[in-house]
Amino acid sequence: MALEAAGGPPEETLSLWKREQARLKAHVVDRDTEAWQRDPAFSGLQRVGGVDVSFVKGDSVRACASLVVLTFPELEVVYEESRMVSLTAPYVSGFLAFREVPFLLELVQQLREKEPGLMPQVLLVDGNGVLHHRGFGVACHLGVLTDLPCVGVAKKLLQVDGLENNALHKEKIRLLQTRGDSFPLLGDSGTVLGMALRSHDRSTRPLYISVGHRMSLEAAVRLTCCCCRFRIPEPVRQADISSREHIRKSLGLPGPPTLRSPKAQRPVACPKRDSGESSGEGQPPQDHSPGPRTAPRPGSQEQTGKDWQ
DNA sequence: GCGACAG
DNA sequence: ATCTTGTCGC
Repeated sequence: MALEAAGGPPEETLSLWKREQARLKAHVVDRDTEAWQRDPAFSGLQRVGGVDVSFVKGDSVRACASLVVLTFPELEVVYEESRMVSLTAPYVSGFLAFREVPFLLELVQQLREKEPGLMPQVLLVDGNGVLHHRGFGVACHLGVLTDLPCVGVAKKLLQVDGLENNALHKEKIRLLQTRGDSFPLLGDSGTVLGMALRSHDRSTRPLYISVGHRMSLEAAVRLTCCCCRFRIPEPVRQADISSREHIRKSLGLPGPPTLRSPKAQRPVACPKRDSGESSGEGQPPQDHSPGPRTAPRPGSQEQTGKDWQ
């Protein structure tokens, strides 16, 4: 009995959640509050954090929450914490935070206690910020509760406020030619909710960046781009890898022996300035260097031209 | 009834 | 979110 899984949470719960979102939304700061955010090279920024929650396959309760901290601009992992958790809230579009934030918050607080010196100056969050049904996505939620600058990094367009992944939208995506190209996501309400960003030269599918907390959209987009060795920004990608690996181990699965040492790779060159929009800007060919980098393992998540998922 | 649906 | 190897392209 009592399997509310079929119909999701009762209206009463959703109503409470909406009220909570509205209450916290008043605390969101959607502009730059730190000096480094306005610096063309982000000088002053030394640590970028990433969070993610991975799930156990056949289980709707067990999951693993991870927080990682990377140096900037090197993007080397200097902190990693993963924790198995028992999910309480179900996933409901528009209420992702109530499912994941409690655990992410715990991870941040644990870091604050045990390694305050490693506290990230900004968090990249898997999901949306103000690009949300009620303007308060998971990145805003975590940002307000931790009071850390946060950026929403979504892999799919959340179709709200008139935004649609239609032919016109796809056409705009097609015009994003190189890393750093982007276009604004203007909602019917007349507000720019976020930006579609081509984060990597070899990835067609854009990222949907939106303000989480204490950072302007412009800085958020610029920073995200500076964190991308692949399509998914390293902080989020590393958090994802960590949480999945943690799950494997906790399940006693036959994980790959110890095949992990990507060698420090050079940080991605940040698009200088003028990452305004469109493409076609004078971007001289830069592919002359024979990148001796470790072969980008195809099994990752980038360059997999599956646009239908 | 049909479509949409961050993670 | 999760299931998954190979495979096509630069």
